[in-house]
Order: sequence, then structure tokens, then C-alpha cells
Amino acid sequence: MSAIRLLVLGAVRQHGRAHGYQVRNDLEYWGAHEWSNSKPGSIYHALKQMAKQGLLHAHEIAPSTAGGPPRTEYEITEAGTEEYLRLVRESLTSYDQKMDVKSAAIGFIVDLPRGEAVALLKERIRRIEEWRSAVTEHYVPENGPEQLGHIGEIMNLWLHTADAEAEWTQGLIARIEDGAYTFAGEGDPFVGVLAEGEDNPYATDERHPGDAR
Amino acid sequence: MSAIRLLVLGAVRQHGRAHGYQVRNDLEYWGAHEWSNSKPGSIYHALKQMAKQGLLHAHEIAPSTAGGPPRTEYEITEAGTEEYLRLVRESLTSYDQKMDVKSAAIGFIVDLPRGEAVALLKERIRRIEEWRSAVTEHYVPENGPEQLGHIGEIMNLWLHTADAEAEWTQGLIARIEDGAYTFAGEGDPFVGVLAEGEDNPYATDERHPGDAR
DNA sequence: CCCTTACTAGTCAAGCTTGACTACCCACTC
DNA sequence: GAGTGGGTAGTCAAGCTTGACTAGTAAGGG
Repeated sequence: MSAIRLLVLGAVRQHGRAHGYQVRNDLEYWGAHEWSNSKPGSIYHALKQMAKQGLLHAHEIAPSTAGGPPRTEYEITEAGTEEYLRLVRESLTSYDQKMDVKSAAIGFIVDLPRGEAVALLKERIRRIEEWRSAVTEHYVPENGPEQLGHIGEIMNLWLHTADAEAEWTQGLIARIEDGAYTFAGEGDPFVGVLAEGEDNPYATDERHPGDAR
Repeated sequence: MSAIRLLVLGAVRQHGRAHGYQVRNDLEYWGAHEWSNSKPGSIYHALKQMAKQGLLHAHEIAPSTAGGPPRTEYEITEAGTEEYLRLVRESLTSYDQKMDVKSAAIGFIVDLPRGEAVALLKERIRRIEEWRSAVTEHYVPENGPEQLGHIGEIMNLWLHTADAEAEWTQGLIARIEDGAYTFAGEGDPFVGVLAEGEDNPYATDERHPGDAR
């Protein structure tokens, strides 16, 4: 599963009501174009698809307020909110994961209650360790790992990566338990979207004028 | 770019001549179904596409030797070999990379001369560090990273991951410089494919009988 | 000798991703 | 007042990925 659905659902949800171009700008604001497949085409496709599936509700809207063609605005439905929370939870726990899904989930972690976030992260560590021992047991031949030749380096890489990730997760759990950040039900949520007309402070030099890169 | 082309080219090349099902079994032997998108459909699609592009040469072949429908055998062309080496080099150096591309490249690293392998890995480290400082400079707001709220944890994750990877790469360079493994032009290459009829020692419990999982 | 099971070797449609392209309007210059 | 540069908002075709499905043969059991 890719991160695009989670990102788009999350963006629409934080806006309340948003059109595609707005979502696109949010994702850029979050830096998502650097670490996930959030090209315009994917975003618009995801919006349409999720509207068809009832996760979003599409309003047909008259011409743009700021020049350009008319736009479609979307609102998240109840089913969409459920799916959103399901995706956040799943992405936080399940290991195997691509960076993009993980990153997106961290971005939305504060939509869960603090206790649940910690529990999910602990579950993630448990799964990493489970995976780790499965791999070492299953993939190390009897005559020692040397028998695999340089192929053994791939396993080495996996294990190294898994360990680094477990370590980072551990750190995050500690910070959250120490009271960092504002979670669901703890007051004003952190707002991570651009208001209409606001400029992206992290603007990459490449804006998207006609998108000819 | 996904890893599938590199994996398929590499598999065909190591066989000399191979049909799709054989490639599919090799990738499973390498464990690639666990860490890359090497589903049957992707493999057959990649074979056809690369044949169309002249990277592979397709022989139409009579019925199977072991029951089942007729099969098409492929051989790598000169253009294919060039593309293969280009992909190995690019995948070893370029950072940003998904795990699957990286893993595939490690699997084929011994097709390069030892000196070049080391040089490419050093270039990889240089790029990781370059990326690292670009990110820290660009994405840390003036008023300190706290201003980002929990979003800062995403950056934290990236940096942690990058550091872990640089460290692992460093270790690999050391092992290679110490004479580990057999590289191009150093004698019998390590063979990582299954001969016809040979059984996969790392067989996952799930074989693929009709593929209905 | 028939029938089930299992393996061989793939195809296919639906969905997803990508890069290039379009169309519109505004602000500005010349 | 005509042209042009750039931002707004999105479409589209080509390619890629996925999961389900097909079809053929061989081996073994009853």
C-alpha cells in the first residue's frame, strides 16, 4: 500500500473542505513530494477514486476564486474518517513498510490519543523484533552466513535498517511518554496546512508553473 | 525507479537464457518477493517490455519440458547488458532510494570490478551526507525545530535512517577493501540462480500452486 | 483407469503512477 | 491594447503493479 491515500485523506480532513490544488500544495508544504509519490496525477486520481468509494464527498464548484479553471472541492465522509484512522493505526504498527507510509503516519499520529499512539509504537517494535528473528532463523544457512557470499550483505542491510528503526521508534516513544506534542483530546491540535493564499515557507525553488520540469 | 527491471535483467543474465517462470523462481530464491514488487505480473510485464525495447531477445519456444503451457525464453542483448550495468551503478550511488533498489544492487555488486564498487559506495556516502546537510539547512526553521511540532519527527526519522545507512555502507566498504567476496575478473563468480529442477532451499511455505493465496 | 492434487507457465482487467500537456485568467510591459 | 509570463487547476495516455484467473500435464491414490 502506498502513502498517497493516507496523505490525501489527512489533508482534506485538516482543511475540512479542500480542492485538489490545495491538497497538492499541502503535500508540498509537508515535503511529501520528496519522500512519497505525491505527483499531481496521483493526487487527483486518489481524490476521484476515494470519492467513488464514498470516502470523500465531491462538490461541483463554479470557477476558481483566483483565476484558472473551475475546481472540485472535497469533504471527508464518515466512512472516510474511519478509513483514515484505520490507515494511521495500520501504518504505525505494521513493519515491512516503505519510508513514505511511515512518514505519513508520523505526520498524523497526533490524531490518536496519546496512550494509543504509544501502544501502537510498542506493537511496531514488537513486530520489528519478530521479523528480525524470523529472518535470522530462516535465512541463515547451517554452514554459517559466509556460505551466502555477498548475498549475505543484503540480509545484513535489512537487519541494520531494522535495528536503526527500532532504536528510533524507542526514542519517539520516550519523547511521547515524556509529554511531548499535543495529542487528540489534549487541546488545540497542531495545524499543518496552508491557508488559502498563504505562501509555502519551505518552497522548493521549483514551483510548478505549468509543471514543465 | 523500481527494482524490477534490474532484478529481471540480472536474473536473465546469470542464466544466459531463461524463461519467465525461471526468473520468477530465482527472485523467490533471492527472497525478492519479500522486499520488492516481484509479483508474477510485474516480472512478465518487465520481460515483454524490455524485449520490445531491445534489452532482451525473445525466442518463441515449443511446449514446456516439464508439463505446462509453452514458454518464451529470453536472452540478454548487448544493449541489455549495458543497461544492466548502468542500473547497478546508478542504484549503488544514488541516494533517496527505496530499499528494494538498494538490495537488488547489492546482489549484483560483484559484477563490477572491486575498485569501482568501492568508489561507487564512497560516492553513495558522499551523497547521503550532501542530502543530510541540505535537509537540515533547508527544513529547520529559524526559531528552532520545535516550531515544527511533531512534524519534526519525520525529519528526525529521515536523518536517523540516513545515518544508519551511511554507517552500514561504511562497514561494507571496509569489508570489500579487506578482500571479501569475489568481484568481476577475480575468478569464478558467485552463482545465485537455481538450476532447472533444483529446489529452493529457502522455500517459503507458500509455494505457488495456481497462486490463489 | 479415472480423478484429484499439485506444479508449470502464463494471461488479464482493474487500479495506480508518471510526465507531459491544456486551458484559463491576471498582471505587466511595450 | 496586444502580447507575454506566470500562477491556478486540472486532464490524459502510457506505462507499471496487483490479485485473480486459466490451461496444460504429470504423479499418485483408490
